[in-house]
Amino acid sequence: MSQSDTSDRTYSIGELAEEFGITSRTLRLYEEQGLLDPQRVGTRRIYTERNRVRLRLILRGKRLGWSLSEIRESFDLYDSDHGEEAQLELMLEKLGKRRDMLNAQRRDIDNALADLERIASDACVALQNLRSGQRKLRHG
Amino acid sequence: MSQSDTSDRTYSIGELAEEFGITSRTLRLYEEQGLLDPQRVGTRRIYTERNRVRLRLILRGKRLGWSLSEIRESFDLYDSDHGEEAQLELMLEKLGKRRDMLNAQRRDIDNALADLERIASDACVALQNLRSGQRKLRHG
DNA sequence: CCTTACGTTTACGTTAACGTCAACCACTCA
DNA sequence: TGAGTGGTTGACGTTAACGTAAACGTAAGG
Repeated sequence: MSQSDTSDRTYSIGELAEEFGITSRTLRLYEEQGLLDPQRVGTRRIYTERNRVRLRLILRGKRLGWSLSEIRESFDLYDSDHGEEAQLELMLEKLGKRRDMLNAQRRDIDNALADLERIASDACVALQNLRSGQRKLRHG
Repeated sequence: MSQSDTSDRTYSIGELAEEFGITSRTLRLYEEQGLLDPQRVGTRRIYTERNRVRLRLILRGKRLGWSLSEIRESFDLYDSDHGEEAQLELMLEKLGKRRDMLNAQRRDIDNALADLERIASDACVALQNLRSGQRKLRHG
């Protein structure tokens, strides 16, 4: 498992920015906030495949409405010591809370979807009625 | 169906704020942004049950990471004319987009939950190993 | 009558998450 | 060689979503 299990392609800041539809400024901000740590060649940032995966996770977090610090906390969770028993227990506890949060959010989404479908259904009926009314006018 | 189909209890701004764990300032902001329109007695705001339901929807939107203007748009969607055919069609189109967004968000959540469960499972195993190792030490 | 509690508007402060701009460096290609 | 192209670090600007504070009104209670 030398290093063949992971693509060693790298990306410049501009490439990554364009690919994900964000700006370089944003990537530098994420780095400043401890969300990313690209390698450097001289002063230039070099992003590995691993960095790219992280970025994907960051953007998913954003889509879920998380703040950058919440996202960082979720990374810290995973990256944490992982060695001592107390650490693992703490981690499991925090993971449980995250899971509860996500499940709650899922319920919110399901409710919103249900509301939305109800409204759409009503609108559909109203539209049908309108159109049938128009047919009557034309044919009467 | 005079008015018995809806509770006619009303709420002061302070009551509502405390109930939902927000501040009066926030309620006034939501009103200023067109998300709420409580009645007035003199200058004082009086919130009806209907307002309260709306507030619930606002907070659900916030939990889903929506901006106040996105939330307002979703209300405008429902409150819109509802009379002309073109309006209804536009509404259905927008509702479809919202549904797509919500479904995408749900997929994000499911993915996040899956990641999380995997990590938690790994941590559990590690914890078991640690503890069994400790037993060996004590009994060896 | 004075205080207390709650409300009002107006206005300025704050934080997060960027955008924008200046001044600079390094490579490359005509 | 010089004109782009793309990168770098500051530093300041901006927007949303509030917080906070000032100055005031009003009804209840001791």
